[in-house]
Amino acid sequence: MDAAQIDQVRRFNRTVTERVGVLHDRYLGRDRPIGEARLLWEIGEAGLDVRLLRERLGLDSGYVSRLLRSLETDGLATVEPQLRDRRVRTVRLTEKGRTERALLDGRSNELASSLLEPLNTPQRARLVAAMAEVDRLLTAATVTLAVVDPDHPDARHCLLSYFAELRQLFETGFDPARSLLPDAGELRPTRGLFLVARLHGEPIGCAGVKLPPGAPAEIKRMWVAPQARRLGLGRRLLTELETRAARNGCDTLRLDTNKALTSAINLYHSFGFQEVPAFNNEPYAHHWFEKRVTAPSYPTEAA
Amino acid sequence: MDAAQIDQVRRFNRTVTERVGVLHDRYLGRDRPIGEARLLWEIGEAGLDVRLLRERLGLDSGYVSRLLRSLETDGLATVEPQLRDRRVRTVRLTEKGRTERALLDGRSNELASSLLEPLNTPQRARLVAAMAEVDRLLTAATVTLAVVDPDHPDARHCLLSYFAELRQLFETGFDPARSLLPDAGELRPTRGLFLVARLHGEPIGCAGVKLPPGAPAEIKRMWVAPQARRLGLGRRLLTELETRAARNGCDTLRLDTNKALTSAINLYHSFGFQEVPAFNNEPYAHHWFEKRVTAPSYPTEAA
DNA sequence: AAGGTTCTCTGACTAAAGTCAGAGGATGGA
DNA sequence: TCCATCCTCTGACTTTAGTCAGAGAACCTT
Repeated sequence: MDAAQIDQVRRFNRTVTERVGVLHDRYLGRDRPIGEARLLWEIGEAGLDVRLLRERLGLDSGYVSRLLRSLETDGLATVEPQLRDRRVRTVRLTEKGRTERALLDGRSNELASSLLEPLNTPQRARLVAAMAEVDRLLTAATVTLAVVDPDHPDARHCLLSYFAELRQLFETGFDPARSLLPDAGELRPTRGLFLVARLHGEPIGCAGVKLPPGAPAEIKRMWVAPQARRLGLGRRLLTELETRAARNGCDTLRLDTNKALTSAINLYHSFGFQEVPAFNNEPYAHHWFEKRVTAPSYPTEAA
Repeated sequence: MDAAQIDQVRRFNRTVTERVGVLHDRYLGRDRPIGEARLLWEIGEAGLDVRLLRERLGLDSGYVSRLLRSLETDGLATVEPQLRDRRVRTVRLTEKGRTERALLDGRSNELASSLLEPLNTPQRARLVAAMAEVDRLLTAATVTLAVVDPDHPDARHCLLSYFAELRQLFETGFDPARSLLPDAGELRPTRGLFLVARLHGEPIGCAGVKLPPGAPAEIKRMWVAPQARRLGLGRRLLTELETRAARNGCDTLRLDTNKALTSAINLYHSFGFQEVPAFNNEPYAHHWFEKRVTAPSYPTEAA
């Protein structure tokens, strides 16, 4: 990797941790240990099951229990057994707890303001824009791709969201039963594979490919969650599928798509797909694409 | 301040501390407590006086002493009295210490790489560019302005650097004695004032203004250190002087400058100065500028 | 109804990261 | 020379932020 880029990233890390870190301590770390503050924050207005809380913060159960006890004795939260399963307990903020949380929220705002405050208007606009870009790209870099079984809950979640979206977008609606959907077996190794993209453990996109021996590979069910768009994830999924297909000896990729999916169509074009005549009779398709795959000699782009 | 901007800053803080923080721990926090690692880092290749070390890291003397003892017993550093003042002690890394430090350095590089790794080439370029912008503007926001006496060591440091630079830049060289420099008294309240800009405590720029009662204020000795340019600091100094002059009842600003100082001339133009005929016989000046100052009703731009 | 599992809690620890109050040697100035 | 000051170190504490090993209640399956 480019050494100048690495230097810049390190300089960025230094400046940001120093500046944001110092201010963070000054504003937020005033009167309450960070552990408690994080809890207070994560519990939220609505309350939360203790085990969820533990999972989200990645903390030991004993430790969380003690922190909760401390919030309780300070009168900031109440912990009560859940109704349906009395092993699980639910934390809720008291009125006082909500006030305390609002205070933290205010401090976070002060912190943000104090970063912008010494700058003039155009500088502020530029800083905020650059922060948005960093935020977006770091988020993109946090997304992980994994091969999963098409019956995995995360895969199902993506597919259901995908179908729901197609139903909305297609002029004719969408009925999975009428479409040429591969059965799950075709997207399982060795007949194919299915990728799920995750952000912080949440599934936010998917793509499958059928790998019939001696025939073109066919990309199916590519979807990216609305909140995860514009992160280059579609391209990343395609790259990963192409690499894996090529590794499997495949030399041609195919796919079909509906005219309503304009941004997908743009992606296929810019990714090197050429429009070709219909190669199947998928009732929902208006466009058919094909791409010759080069030899699988280039490096994989991450997992 | 704009609420959308504040939201973006907070989102940025969250993403960055999460992503960089998690990786930071994973890469750097492996085998050595952070305290020791910070020391190891800060001591540097050349060695350092203990009190400087303490000052830079902002740590208690007892604590640093203990950390040093621990580095010594691990054979990573040696602590010896300074020659000229045997109260002061100097830390130096041993060979082993230097190796350990290089290891930390390598880890920092890995950390930076791992942030870029999942991205494709154009995304990397965009992320690095945005990081550079954030870095630059956060640095700009960290600069503080303070009114100091022109005899203060930081002021003198700036002035000496300023003269040295003029000597280099002016075709004719520069001899302070030949120039119409105000004596220090004219840049002291209430006859005027002198600002020093500092970054992490280091003086990196200055500007003075004479405030003769009933006459135009005159800006003098504006300088920004080479490493602190392109941060909008010149403009910030001018804004601050203008505000203070206006608060002092002054309605016109004046200044003279040399033709070699092209970026300063551009700044004066874009800041609303108009070129006017010579109003003094400064031997080193080629351009004279004037600006009408509006009423002092607008908000101050920070300190 | 029994036995295994899940969830939370308590007790007993540990390590890190400091803080505070001197002690004691070295130095500088009167 | 003597005294105040500077710099570093030591001893005695404290607070955070955990970890680990059960105990005990609730639940689920068979």
